[in-house]
Amino acid sequence: MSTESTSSHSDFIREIVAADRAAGKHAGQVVTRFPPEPNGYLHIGHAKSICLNFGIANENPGGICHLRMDDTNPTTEDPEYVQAIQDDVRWLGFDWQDKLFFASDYFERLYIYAVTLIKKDLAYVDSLSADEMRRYRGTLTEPGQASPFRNRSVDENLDLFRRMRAGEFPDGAHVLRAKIDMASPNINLRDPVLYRIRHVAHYRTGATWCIYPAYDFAHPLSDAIEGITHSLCTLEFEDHRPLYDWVVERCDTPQRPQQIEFARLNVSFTVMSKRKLLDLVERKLVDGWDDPRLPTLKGLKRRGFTPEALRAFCDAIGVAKRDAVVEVQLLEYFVREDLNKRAPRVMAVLRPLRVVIENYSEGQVEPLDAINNPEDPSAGTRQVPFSRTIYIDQDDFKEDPPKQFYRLTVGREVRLRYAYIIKCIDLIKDPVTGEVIELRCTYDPETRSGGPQAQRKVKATIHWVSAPHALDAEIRLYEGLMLTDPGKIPPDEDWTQHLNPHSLERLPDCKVEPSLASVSSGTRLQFERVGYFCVDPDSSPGRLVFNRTVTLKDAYAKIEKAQAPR
RNA sequence: UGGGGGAUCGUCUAGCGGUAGGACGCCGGCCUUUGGAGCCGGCUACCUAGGUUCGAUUCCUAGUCCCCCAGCCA
Repeated sequence: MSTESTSSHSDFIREIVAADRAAGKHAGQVVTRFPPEPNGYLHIGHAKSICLNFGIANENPGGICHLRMDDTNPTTEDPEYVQAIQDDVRWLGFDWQDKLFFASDYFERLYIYAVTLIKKDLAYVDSLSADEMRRYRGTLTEPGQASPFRNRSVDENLDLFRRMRAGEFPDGAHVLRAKIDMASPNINLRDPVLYRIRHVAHYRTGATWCIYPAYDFAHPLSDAIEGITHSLCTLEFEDHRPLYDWVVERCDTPQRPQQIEFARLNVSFTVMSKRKLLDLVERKLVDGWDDPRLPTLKGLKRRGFTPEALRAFCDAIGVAKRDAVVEVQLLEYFVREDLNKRAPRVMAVLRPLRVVIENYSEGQVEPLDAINNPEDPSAGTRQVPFSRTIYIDQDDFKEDPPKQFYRLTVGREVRLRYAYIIKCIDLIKDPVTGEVIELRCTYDPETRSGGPQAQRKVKATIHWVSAPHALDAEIRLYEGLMLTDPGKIPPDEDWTQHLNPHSLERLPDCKVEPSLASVSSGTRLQFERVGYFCVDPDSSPGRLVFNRTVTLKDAYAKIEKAQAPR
């Protein structure tokens, strides 16, 4: 496996794994697993878990990481998600070889384990309603009470459980429960439900089953069946661990996996809960699971994030047990770092302002050499056409420039990247709106790149596109979807009120250089001085569409912000 | 306040008894035909109080604060 898929740092889990190997535990084997439930799309929080589980497997000789669909609840699961999960894990850069598993494939074995438990008088069929069961469970401070059905005979339990499977009872009539301790201070041990009746077809097993195993039963046994050595999960399962161990022990499985918990990833201003993501998609607050504003892997991909950047991010955030909220800026840092090295530079004008260079001959066109990537000489050069009429960005001209604005204004010179130094001599306004609609400039022929005066210093260099050669494009700018940190929104509040109304801005009339005529979907580019962009799947040769992945760091924006009257 | 966890720069994270390191961020400077990139410098942290020790972020005790658990979800 490539070195990118392993971590450069250690953490408490890797230390445990290393110590276990050294001690010869699990016969020195390392088998991990990534166990998503196929009821939604993977997001960056899953990426942390994927990188951890596959990373650890890759780092240990002979190690392997299984991909397992934890599909024990037929009401929410769908093959659409199964496919998407596989695509996403692969896209992130990981390989489960032939170890793709489904908890639903273990239903028969799980059933047999349940029967074993019943025979040992460690499980019983309870006929309390869900409501009654809740009351019998007690509270955090008071012990629970035994169900009146807790002492059914083994034979009666066996019979009832068999008939549950046979479909003789309606949903909710009975459940199979572990017989542990109704007075346990750990509520998870107060006779947890092992099986429930659900007359619902499963997307894989169809109508074969009408009883389905609960997570606390299916998960440890699935791990054991697959020979998992280290079962990594998030903190909220910490007090399920005694139950996990109980199941594995009582079922006497050949393998005893070890559950280790770590803190889930939170990213500031980022919606991570499956429920909320589903909400956004279903209420059409965003445009599907791959909306570039979403932290789903599909969304991040469409936005232009690279798997390499995501992996570097996951490596940098570390693995620990304390609750943490990572700032989005760290994520952005890693995309910039990655794209800076690999994204070809091109020129694009987002909000065009027409510029006529009066002393440049009408009809003349010069092909100018432009560097594709200053960070990577092997990327070579290309030619961009220059002519009398060009577009520059409206941001690069100010009629009344504030202090520290180095760009164009009437009477000032500026360099056109890869071309000439021009001087603005006049401007034309719309007689009605008063808006500046055209700049009149002159150029200095001596200052062409490579020319005698090419080294002349001017305060700024701006990007441009030749008007007659420009390609039309739509450019989509994204900002954070949330105005508030999701973790800081009171639960009684409607969290969608904190959605950023400006999270998407479509610029339909952009101009890009002609070299982009046939870019294919997914291509990542840097628009010089603006940011990193990615060709959207909506794009076609006649209608280019770009997504802004992330802006470039912008020193002037900072000054502007500091000067802004507030 | 029943149980289970956790507290180190603004944010992540390292430190495993020898005197707090890294990254992001922020501030300043250099450089620059991207106000990009790069480079240099700076910034700020051990939850509190006791104790053990020559020495404690690390060990002990007592507090404080935060998170999780009362689904037939995972």
